[in-house]
Amino acid sequence: MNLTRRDAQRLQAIRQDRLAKLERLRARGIDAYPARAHRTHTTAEALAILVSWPGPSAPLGGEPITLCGRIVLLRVMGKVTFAHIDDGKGRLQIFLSAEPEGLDPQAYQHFKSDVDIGDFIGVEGQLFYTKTGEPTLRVSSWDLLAKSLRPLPEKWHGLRDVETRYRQRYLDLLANPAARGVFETRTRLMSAIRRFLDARGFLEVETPILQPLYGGAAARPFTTHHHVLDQELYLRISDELYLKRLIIGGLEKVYEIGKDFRNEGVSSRNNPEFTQIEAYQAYADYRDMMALVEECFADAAQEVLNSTTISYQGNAIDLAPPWQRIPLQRAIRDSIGIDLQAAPDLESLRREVERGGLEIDIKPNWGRTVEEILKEFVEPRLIQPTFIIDYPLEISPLAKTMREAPQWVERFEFFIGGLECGNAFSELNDPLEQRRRFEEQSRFRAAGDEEAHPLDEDYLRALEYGMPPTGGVGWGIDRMAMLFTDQASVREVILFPHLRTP
RNA sequence: GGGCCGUUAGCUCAACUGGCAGAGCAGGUGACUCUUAAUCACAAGGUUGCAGGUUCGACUCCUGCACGGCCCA
Repeated sequence: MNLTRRDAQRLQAIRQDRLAKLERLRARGIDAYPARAHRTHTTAEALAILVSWPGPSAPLGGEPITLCGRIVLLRVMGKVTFAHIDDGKGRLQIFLSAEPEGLDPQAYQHFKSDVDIGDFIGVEGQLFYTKTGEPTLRVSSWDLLAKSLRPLPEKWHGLRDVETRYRQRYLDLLANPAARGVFETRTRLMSAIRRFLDARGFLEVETPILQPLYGGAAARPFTTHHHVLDQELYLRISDELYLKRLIIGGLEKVYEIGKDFRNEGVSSRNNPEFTQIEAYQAYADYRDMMALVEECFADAAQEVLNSTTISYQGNAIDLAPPWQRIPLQRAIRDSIGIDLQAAPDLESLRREVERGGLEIDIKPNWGRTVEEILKEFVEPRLIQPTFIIDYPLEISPLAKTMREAPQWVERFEFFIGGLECGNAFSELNDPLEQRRRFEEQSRFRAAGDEEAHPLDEDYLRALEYGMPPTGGVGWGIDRMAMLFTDQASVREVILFPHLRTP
C-alpha cells in the first residue's frame, strides 16, 4: 500500500471539507490544536462512578466531570446528538443537545457543523443513564483538543489490511481493540519478568548494542560505521559476552532485556531486530537455569493471564513446573530412530539420514546437521513445554562440556507450542578451552560457515582473570509474547515490524 | 531464493465464461429530541498496485516488476 501522488490527490479532496471546518473554527478564534487539556476523569473512572449509583433510574447527578478522548462514533439526530469517545481506557457515550441542562444553542450548532469522527475533544457535563440504560455524559460544554484531517478506518470492520496494520500501527491500535490488548499483554509480560528476576536478586543492566566485535550466538551481524572514529562497528547479536564480563566483575546475578539484531531473513517467525532477555547467575549451572525458566514462565502466566495454562493455536499448554527434560539424543532417536551414538561423525550421520529417507539438508559439520534434524523433526512436536538437554559441542562454543561425555555440553533449548523459545548452558569458564573452541570456530568460518563464532581476544582476556561457575539463559520476548497472546506471527507482537520499503 | 495466493473509492468488500466497475461505511447536502454499525432522501467519489502484451473489447487472459500473506529453502 504505497501512497502515490494519486492517493494524495484523492485524500486532498477528502481533506478539503475538514480543512474548511478548520478555517471556520479559526475564524471564530478557536485554536484547533490547543497546548493543554483539562481532564478530571477517564472514561473508566466515569463508569466506575455510575456503577456506584443505586440504579439506572437515577437522574442526572453528581459533580460535573470533564472527559477527554477521540470521537469514534457520531450520531447526529437533529436536535440531539450521540457520540462515543475513546480515551484508551475505554469508551463512553456522550449526549449533546441545546437545552437548559445541556449546551447553549450556538455551542451545539458549532459541534454539529465543525466536529468530525476522529477529532479529539474535551467534554464537561454530568453523568446519567439513557432510556435504554446506557451510561452517558450529558455535555454542558465542549472544547476541541485536536482536529483530525483524515478519515478513520471503517467503524464496524476496523482496519483489516495486514500491511496497513503494520505500516500504520497507530490506525490498527485505534481501530482494532484486540491489537491494543496484544501490546498491553506484551508490556505486562515484560514487567512480570522483571519483577520475577528482581525479586530473586538479579540486577538489571545495560550493555553495548554497538560493538567492535559481535558474539554470543551463531548469526550474521549488521555492520555500521562510526564516522568520527572511522571505525567499523556491529549491532549486537546477543548480550552474552558482556554479561559474562559482569559476572567476572563480581555482579553475581545479572540480566538484560534488550534488542538484538541478526542479519537474516524476514518472516512471520523472525524480525531482524528482536527483543531478548538474557540472565546469568554465578554458582549455578544449566539445571538451575531450567528451574529459573519454568518458574519464570509459570509465574508470568499466572500474573498476566491469571492461569498457568495458556491456549496457543488450538492447543492447551500447561506452563506449570516441572517441564519435561529430554536428552537431545533420546529425542532424535524417539522421533526418527537415528542413534547418534552409532553415527558419531558427519559421514555416518549422512548414511543414517539417507537410509531413513529423511528429507533434510546435510550441513557442513556433524553438529549443525544434528541441529537441523532437531529443528525439522523434533521441534514441531514439542507442544507442551520441553527442555531438550545436552547438545553437541561443535555448535556450542560457549558451553561447558559434560564430564562423562566430552563431545557433549551442558546446554538446553526449550520449546513451547512447537516454537523454539530459548537457549541456556553451563557457561564455559576455562579460558584455555574457550580459546580452543574459538579456534575451532575459526576453522569452521574458514570452511565457509558465516555464522561461526568470531575469536574474541578481549573476552578471552576477561576469562583469564577468572569467572566462577555460571549458569546462563536467554529467551526471546517476542516468542513469549506470541505464546501469551496466541499469535502465530511475530509481526503481531512487534509494534513496528520490519517491512520492505516500497 | 522458490511455489501458491492477494493488491478494485479514504476504509470494508462485490463484479459470471473477456462485454457499460458496484455496494456499505466515512465525507457532502437535507430531514429527524434517547440513538447504539441510528434511520431516511439526494448528490458526489475510480488510471481496478505499476509497466508492457493479446483482443473489436481486459478488473478478468499472458509477461515482467513492486508490495503483502501463506508454505518451502
